[in-house]
Amino acid sequence: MSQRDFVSAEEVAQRAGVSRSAVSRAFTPGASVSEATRQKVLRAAEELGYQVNHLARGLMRNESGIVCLIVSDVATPYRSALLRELTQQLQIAGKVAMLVNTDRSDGSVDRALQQAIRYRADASIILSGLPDKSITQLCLRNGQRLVLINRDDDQPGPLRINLDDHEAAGRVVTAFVRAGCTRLAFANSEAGTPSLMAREAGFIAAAKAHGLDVIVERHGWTGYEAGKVVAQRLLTRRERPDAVFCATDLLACGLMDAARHQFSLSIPDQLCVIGFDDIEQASWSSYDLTTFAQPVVSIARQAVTWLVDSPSPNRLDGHSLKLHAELVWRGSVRGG
Amino acid sequence: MSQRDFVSAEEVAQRAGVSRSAVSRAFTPGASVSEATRQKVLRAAEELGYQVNHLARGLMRNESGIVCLIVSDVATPYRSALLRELTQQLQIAGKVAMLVNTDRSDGSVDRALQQAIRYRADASIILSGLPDKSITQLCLRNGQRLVLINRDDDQPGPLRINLDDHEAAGRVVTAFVRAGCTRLAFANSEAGTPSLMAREAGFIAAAKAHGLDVIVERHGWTGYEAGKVVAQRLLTRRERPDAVFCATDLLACGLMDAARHQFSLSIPDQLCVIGFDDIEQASWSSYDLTTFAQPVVSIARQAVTWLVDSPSPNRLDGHSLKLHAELVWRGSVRGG
DNA sequence: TTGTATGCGTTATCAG
DNA sequence: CTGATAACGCATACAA
Repeated sequence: MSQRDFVSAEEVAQRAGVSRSAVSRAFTPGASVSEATRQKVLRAAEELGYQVNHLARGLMRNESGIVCLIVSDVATPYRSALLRELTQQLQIAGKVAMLVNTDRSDGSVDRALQQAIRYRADASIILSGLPDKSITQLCLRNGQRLVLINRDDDQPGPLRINLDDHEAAGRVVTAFVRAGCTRLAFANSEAGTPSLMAREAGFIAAAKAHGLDVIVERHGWTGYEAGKVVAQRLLTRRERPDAVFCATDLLACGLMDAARHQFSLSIPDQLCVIGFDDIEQASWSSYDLTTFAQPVVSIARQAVTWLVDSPSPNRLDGHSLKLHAELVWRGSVRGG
Repeated sequence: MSQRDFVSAEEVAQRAGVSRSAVSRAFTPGASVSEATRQKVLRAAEELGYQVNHLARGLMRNESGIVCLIVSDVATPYRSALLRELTQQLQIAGKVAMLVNTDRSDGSVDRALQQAIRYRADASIILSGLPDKSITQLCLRNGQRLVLINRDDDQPGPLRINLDDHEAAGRVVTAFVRAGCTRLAFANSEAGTPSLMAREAGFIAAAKAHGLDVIVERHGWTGYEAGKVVAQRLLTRRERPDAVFCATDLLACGLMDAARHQFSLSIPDQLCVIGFDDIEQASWSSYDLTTFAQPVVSIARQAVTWLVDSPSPNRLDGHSLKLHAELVWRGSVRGG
């Protein structure tokens, strides 16, 4: 171990010729310090390279300033975009983000939340998976705020931010019908998360209202490769679909690539495609994909402001938020 | 503020019928506790939902377990892939990642490092920007380890992990020449980071050795759009290049899309392209891009093991590491 | 092996 | 407005 010799408030106090409480006050916004001593302290701190020890401060204040971000598949376009927005907003709000990676293994999210508790995180934002009810209660009981994004859980306490997946899927049918499509398909993964399944259910329901059937194919874990596999299955059918709604842009990219390069299909002439997420690649001219935009900035803002404003001192009941997914028209559907 | 009422070691001790130090020891690997009391403590802790307070532990041990990741453009494919790998490895090593977003503004990295100091991070890993020398010294002086990835700085102290950019660029020329290309071009951004410039310099030098000139175009900040702009400039020249080395895969994607969809060029028949990073999209069949793989896993492993193994108790001189970037052959160059 | 006492760097409380 | 003092929750040196 190295010479851990961080400079403490004590040393700053000595150099500035004041008491250590004066130093503390100088770094506490809204504390009662005369401007004169404040300046003395600040200068001494500057010279010594003093930085307030947030570990100790958190211990005292019962407020660490840490917000834990629990997420799997960080390297995925949509996830990383949301991550960027969240960290950004948190920083602006004076919080700091702690990133915990989860995998699909059992209890992975629970372990992440334990880590959050150990560091006395003021809040945890869960982007993937779903925690066990008991540990959720543990967090809540300890005054740790919880935000579930696109998790569609119904336990009370956490703030739950969701999209209007079901309704959005309905608008896809309208678009496809207007484009003259009649053989509809839905491309999904086997992840089976609530939002994914809501898109599927909404699509099927709306199609049925139009008197149309939907071919559903599911494969893998919502990635590009899965899209290729699904395309393989869908496009080799005797009754080849002329419109595919993909649960995810990543799936759509894989499907489009397979459709074009393996099946020599022209999009949107022979096949219309709509995705979901509006990842950056959706706007690349190789895809030019019509898709739903995840409102990442407003998701992040809602989450962060709720965390910071700590509105309910006694009863910390989060509410459920349903955000709107806007359809971004591009070239993968006829007659936009 | 809510009822912050985390359960403490004291309560666990009472319930288990032991002293509070026994509790502490039960949670300290390698402490001298009888298996009997350890079990008693663990059970009591389980029942109460006790989690060690890492804020307090960090205060005592002078070791927070926090590693600060300083990065801009988190949502970028290469960055997010590296981020995923780093967080993963850190977790395995028993550390936790603190994510600080930087922008291109002045002093952004310095502020991030201050945050790292405030939370007494055991180490900071810098993926973007370059800190001021004074603050670097401050970190080092405080025993905070520093890792610079692809920053190519020469100040002693931090561990510096770099790629063999210059040599790699040389191999590009070989590949292009073998493909029968004669009009070489280099697509770069205006970011001007050392690794980007090394690729440019290495390419030009190797080309000159073959008696070939290089057309260089730079624009924007290393993204897809910048690639499109550069393509515009490059492909409207009277002497149109027949081979382009792009400093980044993102640039390459933009350039390829422009080449194909705006200039109707066939790749690799009329234009050979090589990129750098091997982002996921490079393998998508719309691009099928020959490129250099960033050894993200070994970068992460090198960084993390160095941080954890704390090899030099007194003199914490990091060394410089030069990793190899392997060329991944795909279809964007003739005669792979 | 166990318990007791002390200190880590802060902030909050209370006199002055 | 300022300084002394008591927590915060934990780990460790020391004594038993």
